[in-house]
Amino acid sequence: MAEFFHPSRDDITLTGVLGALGDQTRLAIVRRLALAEQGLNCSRAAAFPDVPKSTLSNHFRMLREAGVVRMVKRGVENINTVRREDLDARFPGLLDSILAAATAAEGPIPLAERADGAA
Amino acid sequence: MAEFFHPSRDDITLTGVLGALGDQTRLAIVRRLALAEQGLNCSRAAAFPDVPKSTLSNHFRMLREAGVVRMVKRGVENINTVRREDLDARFPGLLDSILAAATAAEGPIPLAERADGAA
DNA sequence: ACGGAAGTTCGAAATTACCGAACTATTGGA
DNA sequence: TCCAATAGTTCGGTAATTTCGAACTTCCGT
Repeated sequence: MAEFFHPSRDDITLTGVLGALGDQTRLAIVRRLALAEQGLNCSRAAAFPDVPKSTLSNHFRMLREAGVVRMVKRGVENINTVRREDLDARFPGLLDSILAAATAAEGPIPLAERADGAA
Repeated sequence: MAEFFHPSRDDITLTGVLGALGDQTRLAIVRRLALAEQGLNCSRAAAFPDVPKSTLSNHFRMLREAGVVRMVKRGVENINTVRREDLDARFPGLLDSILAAATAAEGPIPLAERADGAA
C-alpha cells in the first residue's frame, strides 16, 4: 500500500482540528499520543475494548486527515505521533490548552489506560 | 415559550465545546459574538446570506447546548453572548487560544462582516 | 508455506445535518 | 384592535456522515 495522505502544515484548518478533537474517542487517542515519547501503534493508542477496530481505523484516518496525527507504516503496524510542531506553528498554544483543559476537566489518563504499559 | 435550556457550568464538556466550534459557520458566529460587547441577536451574529435561517437556528441551538453561548429572549429577538466566564472557569485559556488561532490563521473578521455595524 | 497480528476496506444500517415550508411570538403602526 | 413585518423555531424529508461486522491485505515469525 502507498503512503498515507497527510495535509501539509498550511492546509491544516482550525475547524478541522477542533472537529477532530471534538469526539471523546479521538480526544482520548490524542491525549495518549501526547504522553508517549516515541509514538504508538493504533492498538496501544486506542485500547478501548468497546470500540470496534474498524471504527478506530476511521478515527485514526480522521485525525490524520485533519492534520492532528502523523501515521507511518512500520512493519505490520502503524506508528502514530501527534504533529506537535506543525500544530504549534500554525496554532500557537492551541494544542497545549486543549490538552490542559482535558486534564483539568477529566483528570489525568488513568493508569489502567496508560499507553506506556505502566501498571 | 419557556426559557432556553443551558447546561450548567460543570456540565459543559470539552468535546462538546470543541465539536461546537469545529464548524466554519459556528466558529464565525462565536468570533463575532466575542467581539461584541453587549451581545447580538441571531441575525447580526450570523449574517451569512447563503445559510438558511433554519440551519442557523440549529447552529445556535448547538452552540447553546454545548454551553458556548447564552441565549436570552428579548422581545422578538434572541440576544446571544459567549459564556466567557463559565468557559474560562472550566477550561482556562481555551477560548482565548481558539479565538487567537482563528485570527492568526484566517485573519481578523472583515469589516464588511463586522457585527457592530462599523463600515 | 502457514498462522497470527495489525489494520484497512466494503457495504449496509443507524445517526446526524441540512434546508424549504409552515408556524409562533412580538412589536409597531393604521 | 387588527394587520403586517420581523425574528426565530419547528417539522418533515432528504442528503451526508458515522458506525460496525465481515472479509480482506500485509507483514512477520516459525
